[in-house]
Amino acid sequence: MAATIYDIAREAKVGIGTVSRVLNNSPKVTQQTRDRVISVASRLNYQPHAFAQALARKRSNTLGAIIPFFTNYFFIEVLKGIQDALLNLGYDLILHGVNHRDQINEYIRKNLKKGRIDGLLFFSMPFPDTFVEVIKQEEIPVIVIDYFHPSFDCICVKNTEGAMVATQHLISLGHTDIGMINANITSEPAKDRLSGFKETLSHQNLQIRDEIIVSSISRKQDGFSRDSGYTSMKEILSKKVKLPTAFFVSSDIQAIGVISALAEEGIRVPDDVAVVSFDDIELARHFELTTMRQPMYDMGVMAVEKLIDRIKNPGTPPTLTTILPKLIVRKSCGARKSEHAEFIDHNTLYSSEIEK
Amino acid sequence: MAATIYDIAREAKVGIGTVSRVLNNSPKVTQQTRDRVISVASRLNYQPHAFAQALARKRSNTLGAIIPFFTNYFFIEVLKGIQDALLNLGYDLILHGVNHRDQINEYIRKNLKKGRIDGLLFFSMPFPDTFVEVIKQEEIPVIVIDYFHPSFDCICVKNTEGAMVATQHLISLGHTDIGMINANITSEPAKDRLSGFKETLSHQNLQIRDEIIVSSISRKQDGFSRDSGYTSMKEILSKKVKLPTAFFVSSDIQAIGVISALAEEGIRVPDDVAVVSFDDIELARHFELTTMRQPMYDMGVMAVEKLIDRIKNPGTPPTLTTILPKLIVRKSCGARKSEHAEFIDHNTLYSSEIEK
DNA sequence: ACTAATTTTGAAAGCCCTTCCATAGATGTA
DNA sequence: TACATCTATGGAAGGGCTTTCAAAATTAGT
Repeated sequence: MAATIYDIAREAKVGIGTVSRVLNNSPKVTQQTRDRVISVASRLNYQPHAFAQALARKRSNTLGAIIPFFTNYFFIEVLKGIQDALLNLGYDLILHGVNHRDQINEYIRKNLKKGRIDGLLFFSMPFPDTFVEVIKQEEIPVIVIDYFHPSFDCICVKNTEGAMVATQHLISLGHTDIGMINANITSEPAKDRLSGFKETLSHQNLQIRDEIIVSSISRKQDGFSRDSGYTSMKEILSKKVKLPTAFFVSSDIQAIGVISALAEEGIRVPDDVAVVSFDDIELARHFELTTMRQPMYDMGVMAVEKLIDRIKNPGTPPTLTTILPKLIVRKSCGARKSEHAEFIDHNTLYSSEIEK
Repeated sequence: MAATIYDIAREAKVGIGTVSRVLNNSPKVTQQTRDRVISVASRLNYQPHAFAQALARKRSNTLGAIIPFFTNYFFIEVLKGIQDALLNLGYDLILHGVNHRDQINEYIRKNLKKGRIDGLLFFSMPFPDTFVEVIKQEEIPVIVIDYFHPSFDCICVKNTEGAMVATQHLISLGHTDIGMINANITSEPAKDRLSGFKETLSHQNLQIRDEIIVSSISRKQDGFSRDSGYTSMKEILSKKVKLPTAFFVSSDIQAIGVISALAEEGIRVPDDVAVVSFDDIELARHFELTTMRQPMYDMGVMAVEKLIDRIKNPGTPPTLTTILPKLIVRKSCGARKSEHAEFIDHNTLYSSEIEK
């Protein structure tokens, strides 16, 4: 039914090789022949058969992405960036949303063999070591985003440093008693944010009160959710311990839950408790959250660019791109009361920068 | 590098046909041969080449999805449903996120030819009539979700009826002066929700005040966004007209913007103004929004199931599955003050039902 | 005008599978 | 034992493309 190059060749009275060359913009075709082929092709409404091309070319113009789906808002933004970047490049994206960690292996295995996908984007999860060897053998380009792995190109957010900036910001506002609401500690970003938080406190000789530091413990989810924030805060409240004057929360969406739990006890943010969180999702603006912005959309774009780059230049040693999240000061930290949110770049440390 | 069936055949001392049969679970192979082939295959770490399979089988075990990406929250949920449904079926998903309407045609054209994808999920946008003929000729199964097209299987939310239920709910709470904040009127759901709203008012002999009915007018976006809700409400407030006692808002995310705009003028929800919206995204619970729930996740699952069904049974006439959204009563409508949200099924009309 | 160098062209080979068809082998029947 | 019937198996064909290679056509050179 669908037209093939053979149909075009017949109608245009040329060989299939010539048709192929025209369609692939090979220079060695006369303008005359080219025009004839093109006109026949468009008359027949020809579309190349992607799979046949992939088979013959040994590459598919398709990228794979393995993304944890359970962490909504962050990935949507990243995905947008990926999509936009891909659009201009003519690559397709096969999306593998991971709900349970067990699925990772299966997806990787699926994507493994050369020719199937030209490259893999791997997000926010520990890359299974079992596959590192095979990936290298098969020479499949991989970019790991939001996680570090020494064997691959990585795009990492400086979570520890981000947490430090956030905590330091609270301290500089005069807070000396600060708690933290964290996501699931099995997640690397959560781990790093916690350590950045603690380190800053000890560095400033402030007390670390474990009873006001709570990590999510859900097994199925990574804890970057409103419910997780809400529950964690409730847990602290139920302990009846002395509340700190400020909380560092490991994500905006959790902060929304935290604020909600506090509100139910009549505790206002920022009047009674200051809050600084992480991510800067769209809603953060609405909630006037002071937060550490991760350039999510840009990370998506960057990931694609890096992957394409890696596809074109295999063999060079893996690179690490780190992104320092940027402090966005709004009202939840109590630093400003004005209606409209603004950035305050206290100094260079606070500004986002990309290191190669 | 990667092992092929020829490698397996050689090592197992059988023909390629037999290898293929084993791998495809054809019954006509001795257990003995089967075991031998399987053991060699797993020793060589064999993975079938998806594209070669697709080429030979004339189907790809891949589905395409064309989704407007600009409308976040709704589609994330739907996507989750799709992913989960797909996982068990062994299909891959190629995702095409549409940012501008112009991209639709390109994506469809890409997906068009038989063999490339086994079926197409098309979301929430008018299906371009230019392609209807070709799709039929090529016999590509298509499911249209959240939009109606007579030529394809459709899964539609009863927007008009949903709006009626929402409006009726406000009326039954005693409101007689009701406004509406709508998304972009170029979107079909927005159109339908508006007409359901108006119809209910006239049916109840209530006044329709055009100055308190605002639709988003952004050209680039569909208006289902927080900003859109915020701006629309601001617009009404700036007109200095008499505010109604209640608003029907065409989506939760807009409602959040609406509430925000109202709050800036010291107008409280639901105390001063009642709000009922549409969707029931995750955040609706947090905001205590009374809303018309669309079973987004289920719609994703359903879409996949319907598509698979259509792939297996081509030729049968297109079906229409309609979903009546369900009223979820929380606090924003002023009907209840309690802490915890609950459903109230006033009567059967209010409950979600699926008609075939 | 005739040969050499160059460019353009046609068609075969190959990518990795599935499927069909013919053959070899096994089983059953008289 | 001989013959028909079935079943398991090997391998060719085919799917639609790219790419290579050799042949044909063109251009240049003398």
